[in-house]
Amino acid sequence: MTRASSRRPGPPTRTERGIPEATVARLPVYLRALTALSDNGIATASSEDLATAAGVNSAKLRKDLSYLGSYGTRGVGYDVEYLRYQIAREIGVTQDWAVVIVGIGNLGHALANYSGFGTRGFRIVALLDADPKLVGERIGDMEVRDFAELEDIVERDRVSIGVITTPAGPAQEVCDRLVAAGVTSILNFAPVVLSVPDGVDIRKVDLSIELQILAYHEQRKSGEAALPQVPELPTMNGLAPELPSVGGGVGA
Amino acid sequence: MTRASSRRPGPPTRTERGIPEATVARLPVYLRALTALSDNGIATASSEDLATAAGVNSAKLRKDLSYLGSYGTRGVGYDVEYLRYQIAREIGVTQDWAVVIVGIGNLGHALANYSGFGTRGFRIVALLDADPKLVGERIGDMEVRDFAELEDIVERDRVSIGVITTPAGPAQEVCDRLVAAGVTSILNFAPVVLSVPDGVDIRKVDLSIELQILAYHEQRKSGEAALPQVPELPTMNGLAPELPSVGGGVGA
DNA sequence: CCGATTTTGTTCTCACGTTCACAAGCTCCT
DNA sequence: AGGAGCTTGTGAACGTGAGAACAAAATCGG
Repeated sequence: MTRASSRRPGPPTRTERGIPEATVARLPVYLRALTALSDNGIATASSEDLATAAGVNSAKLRKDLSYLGSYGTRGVGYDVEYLRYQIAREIGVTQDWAVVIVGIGNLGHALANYSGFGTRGFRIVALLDADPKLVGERIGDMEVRDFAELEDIVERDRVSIGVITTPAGPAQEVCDRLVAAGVTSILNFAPVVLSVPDGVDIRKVDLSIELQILAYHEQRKSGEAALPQVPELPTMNGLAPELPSVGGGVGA
Repeated sequence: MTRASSRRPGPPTRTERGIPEATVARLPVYLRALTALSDNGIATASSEDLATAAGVNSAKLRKDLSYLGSYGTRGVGYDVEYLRYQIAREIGVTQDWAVVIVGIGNLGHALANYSGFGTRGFRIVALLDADPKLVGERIGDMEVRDFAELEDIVERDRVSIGVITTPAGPAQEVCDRLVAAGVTSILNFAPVVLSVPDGVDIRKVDLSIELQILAYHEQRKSGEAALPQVPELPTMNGLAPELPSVGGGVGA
């Protein structure tokens, strides 16, 4: 997304180990589908089977896999275990990534407890919060530590991924501290746009945005012709005699 | 995403009230940026200002806004309140949407407490869980109710949006019940691909997928030339002498 | 009133992503 | 061995999205 890219504009040089971003975003889905098939004792699957399990169409799946190499067998399909390992390796979840979670409110709590998080490949090494009242609390087998310890922890445990679950207010500051400490990938749950220097990847998960996108489509469905018909305010300046107050969701 | 679309393939008919999906996904971001500007007492903003606040470039922002109509003033910029209202109306958050949350585990708890959820426009009308041990528990000013009451609640409160925060296992069944009850938009936090009939929109939020995408880029950065170099397993069948076990994250 | 300045709305071009369609390649049966 | 039947991998067509660039419209100063 916010990949700091130095993409060569010129020729159709596609060979440079470049997997399209859209494909990267689907690889984890394929990985999960393969794991499910494997758990069901299925050893071989066609692109059609896999595509169904992953919720995409088979042409797209085949093209996606073709970026990784030629791991299938024509006339047969894909060996589930083999492909699973290749995708896992490509994504990088064959090694362990150390993760810190900053901001142990409701959401931070939930993530700390979330076992599915412990999908092998990721290891939560610290839960941090600046609030002294929270520091020391035990969650599962971990203890909340002071945010001030961030730098030590990042260095000692080679942390490369940070998860921000603070309110919107402190999020940018937390982000800056993470980056300064050496974290180069950030997953942000706070409802703000964070700015980071080149070389740092950032992804955002935003509940209220997702809901609003659903609302948009929902409105289309129910309304269709019955849209509340533009209350077309005549002039632009000095408008708003009782504009319904509508928050954008910045509130922490 | 999984929009059941009856898009006319033929001519360049663009006028049919069709806002590109990519634009729809950004409107909530603009809405939030406008709200922030408004809270800071800023009455007018140029596309440049807005773009900065929203984390996009100004050309894209202007093009996005142009799909809604001509709400700016050349040489001046946009009236913050006016534009905010227009976007809110377009998205549909000027009206109230009733929401149910199904699955009151860690994440469900967190969402139930999440005040930023109460971004005007969305109203949680029920917290549901099938576990009798949870039913009756109070969370904030709400009480967890039995999943069996779903149909009644959906009908009585005109619920159109459902949030699934169950483990992967029961998610599809919960989804089917929601759809059968009349819910036409679903936000899914369970790590599975849900299938829904045409006409139902579904969006997915998946922590472990986001982490894996970050891991992929992270691997590129640190490794670059030092990639663990393909352990190219010689044949395909009968491979796997000790393949590192790598979960895809289906585990509930 | 006119020209300079600002900023929008839009057009054009290019890059990216998706889907189709089919040749290449593998297995199995006769 | 040879042909029938599948299924992959990919080339080509199509559609969507992004960004540069500019004409059109508004304000402001003289």
